[in-house]
Amino acid sequence: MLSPYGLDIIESCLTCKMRVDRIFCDLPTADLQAFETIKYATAYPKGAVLFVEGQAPRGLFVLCKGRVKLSICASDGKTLILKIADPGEVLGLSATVSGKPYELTAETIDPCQVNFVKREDFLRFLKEHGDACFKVAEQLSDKYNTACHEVRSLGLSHSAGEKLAKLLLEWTSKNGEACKQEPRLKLALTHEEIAQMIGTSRETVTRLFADLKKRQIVQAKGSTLLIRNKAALRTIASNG
Amino acid sequence: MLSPYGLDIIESCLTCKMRVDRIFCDLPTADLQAFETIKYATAYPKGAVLFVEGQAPRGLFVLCKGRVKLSICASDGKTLILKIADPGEVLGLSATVSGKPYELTAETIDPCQVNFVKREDFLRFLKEHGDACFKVAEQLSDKYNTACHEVRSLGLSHSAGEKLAKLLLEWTSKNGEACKQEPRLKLALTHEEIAQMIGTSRETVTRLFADLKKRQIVQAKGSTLLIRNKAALRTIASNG
DNA sequence: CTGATGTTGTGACGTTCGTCACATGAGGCC
DNA sequence: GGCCTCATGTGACGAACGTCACAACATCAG
Repeated sequence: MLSPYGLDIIESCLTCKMRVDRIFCDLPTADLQAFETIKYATAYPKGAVLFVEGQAPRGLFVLCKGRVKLSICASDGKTLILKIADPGEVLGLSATVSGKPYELTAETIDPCQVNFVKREDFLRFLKEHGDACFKVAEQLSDKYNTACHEVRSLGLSHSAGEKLAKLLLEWTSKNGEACKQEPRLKLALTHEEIAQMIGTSRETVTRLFADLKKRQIVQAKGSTLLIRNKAALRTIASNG
Repeated sequence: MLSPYGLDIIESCLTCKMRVDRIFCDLPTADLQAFETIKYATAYPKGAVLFVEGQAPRGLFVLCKGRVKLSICASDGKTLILKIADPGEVLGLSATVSGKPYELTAETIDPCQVNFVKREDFLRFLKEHGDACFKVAEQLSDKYNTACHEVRSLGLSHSAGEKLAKLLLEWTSKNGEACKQEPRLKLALTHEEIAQMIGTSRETVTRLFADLKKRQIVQAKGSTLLIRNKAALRTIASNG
C-alpha cells in the first residue's frame, strides 16, 4: 500500500478503528456507505494548508490522522490560533454548509490523513440522509460552543496571566489528566504559538511561565510541564 | 384580541407577513404547519430574561417582534454583549440541538413576541422534517460565522478605538446605510452598553467618541450619529 | 567543531486603558 | 420649581503589557 509522508492510510471509514469514538464518523452503516462514495482520501505533509480564510468553500475535510492548526489572521500579519484540531474533527463544515467563505485558515502541523468531500457532493448527501444532517447540526453546535468559550476567554479576561492559566487547565482536561493531583502536559507548542492562542506577545508568555515556576505552581521537565498546584492555577484563571 | 405589553400578536407563522424575509421562518408550508403545532406564542415585557447562560436547555425561541440582548457574563459581574438580536432570529438553537447548557444569556430590551418550542418537540420535529434540519444547519453556520467575527474583533484588535470603529461600520452596513456617503445611525445603546460590546470601559467609550467628534469623523445630532468621514473610520478600524 | 537558525530569557521604556473621583446635563415625577 | 436618577464628560494616576534590544541556549547541517 502507498504510504506517503510516513502515514498508514486508513482506506475505508467503514473499517476504521476509531469509528466508534468519533462524532461525525459514527454514522449508521448505510449513511457511511454513501459517504464512502463521495469522499476522497488524501494525505498532506506537515505545514500544508488545507484552506485559507476568505476562500470560497470548496468542500469539507474530515481529519483522520495528525493535527491541524486553525487560525485567523489580521491584515498586519498578527495571528490568533483558535484551536489545534485532533483526529475525528470536521474542518470547513460551516463554510461548506452556508456557502460563505471559510472563516479560518487550516494548516497541518503533522503529516495528516484527510478525507475531502466536495461541497456539491456533500450538500446532495445531506439532502438524501436526514440522520447525517442532524449529525451536522450537532457538530456545528459544538463548534459554536467552542467559539463562545473563546469569546469568553478573550473578552472577559482581565489579564494575560488569566488567559494562560485557563489554557493550561483546558489542556489538562483534554489530556485526560484532569483527575490527577499533579497533571502532566506535553508542551507541543512554542511560546510564540501559545502567545498567539491567548492573544498576547511572546515575551509576555515567557515572563508568565517564569513567574509560575518561581511561585512553584508549575515545573518544567524538558518539554513536559508538571502542574504542581492546580488550585492556585484555578484561582489565577478565575479572577486574573 | 389580547395584546399584552402593547404588542400586536402575530397569530400564525403561515400568515406572518415577514415570512419571506426570514431564514428560519421561510420553510415549506407543510413543514411550517407541523411547526405551528409545537410552538407556543408568548409575549414578554422589556427586561425579561428568556434564558440564562449555564441553564440546561428547555428549548428554543424564535424572535418575532422586538429586540433581545445576548450576553455572556464573568463571575465578577463583567459583561460582554455579543449581539442585539432582531426579529426572525432563533435563540438558544445550538444548546437545544446539542443538549449542552445555554452559552449565553438572552434578555429582552423591548416588549417582545416570541415563539417558544420545547426541546423534545423540536428534536422530534427535526427527525421528521429533513428540510428543516438543513435550515437548522444553515442557521448554526451563520451563528458560528458571527462568533468568528467576534473572536476576530476581540482577539486581533490593537486598541479600543479600532474595535469601536469596527462596530460603527458594522452598524451602518446593517442599517442599509452602507452605500451612503455620510451614513446615519440611531444610537439606541448607552456608552456603558457599547463598552460592553467591545470589551472596554464606559469612560474609554466616552473619550473615544469625544475624540472622533473632535477630529470631525462623526457628528452627534441628539441620539443619531452622522458619519462624516467613513474613510477615516475604516482606517482606524483596520490598523488601530 | 563551526556557523546558521530558531527558541527562550531578561531589562528598559512608553502607551493604552482601567479605575477612582467628581462635575455637568437631561429627563421624569411630585 | 426642586429633587432624584441616569447618562455623559473629564482629570489624575498606576498597572499591565507591547515593543525593542540583546544575551543565552539548543539543534542541526556540513
